[in-house]
Amino acid sequence: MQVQHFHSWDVTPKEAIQIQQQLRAKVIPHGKVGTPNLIAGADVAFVEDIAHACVVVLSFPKLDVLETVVHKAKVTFPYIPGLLSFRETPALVQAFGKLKHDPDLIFIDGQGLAHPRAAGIACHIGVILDRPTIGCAKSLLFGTYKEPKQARGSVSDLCDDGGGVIGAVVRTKDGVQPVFVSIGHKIDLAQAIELSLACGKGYRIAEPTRQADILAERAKSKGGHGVEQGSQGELF
DNA sequence: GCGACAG
DNA sequence: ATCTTGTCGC
Repeated sequence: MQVQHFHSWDVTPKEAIQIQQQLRAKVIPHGKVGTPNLIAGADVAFVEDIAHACVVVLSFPKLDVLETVVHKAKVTFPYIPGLLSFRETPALVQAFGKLKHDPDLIFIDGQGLAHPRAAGIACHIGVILDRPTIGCAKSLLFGTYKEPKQARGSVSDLCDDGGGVIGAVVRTKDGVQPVFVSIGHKIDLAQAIELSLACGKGYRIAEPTRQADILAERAKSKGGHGVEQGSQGELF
């Protein structure tokens, strides 16, 4: 699929925060996705400073894997809570660029609007690829919530300090830790929650992300050692 | 100052 | 994220 960069990835943490504040205005926090035909999932595995960025495309609603791509790249930006996007997105967009299919929706392993600056990695990737995106994280970064009921399908609001709803805490499987769902780009929260549950295969993690996770784990151990090359994009 | 903190 | 053994429950 075609990829358009909006800024350089060679930035300092301070500059990264500035970029997120601008990104915030580019995010479209609503919209409906008709029944999707193709759904992508993305994940990154690391071997020291080498990222193995993986993207998988599944059919919907069958959830069969139709395509997988891997892009290896050296990473320099460190992991800093709130700035995860600057560590994982560069390699991921290169991987998305190798995709033959054009997904109707993308699941990202991380937060979307449920972020201190309302600009999590799901928003960032959604804006760059101009595709509906859902942030589906395994743990909390920002916000408060009340524990959802134990039954699969139970949902509770994730709120910011002012009480505004920034996402949802979703129980995707009976009695197991919930996942944190938030808007990434061009989709409303209600449908993000709906699709997160519709993409479940009996596991806590939605199938698109779970398959990307499996691919990343394999790429990390069975993958070669060379590092691929790719443009880092242009400046603003 | 202290505690929290996606992957 | 990654490291790393056993253990609880369906």
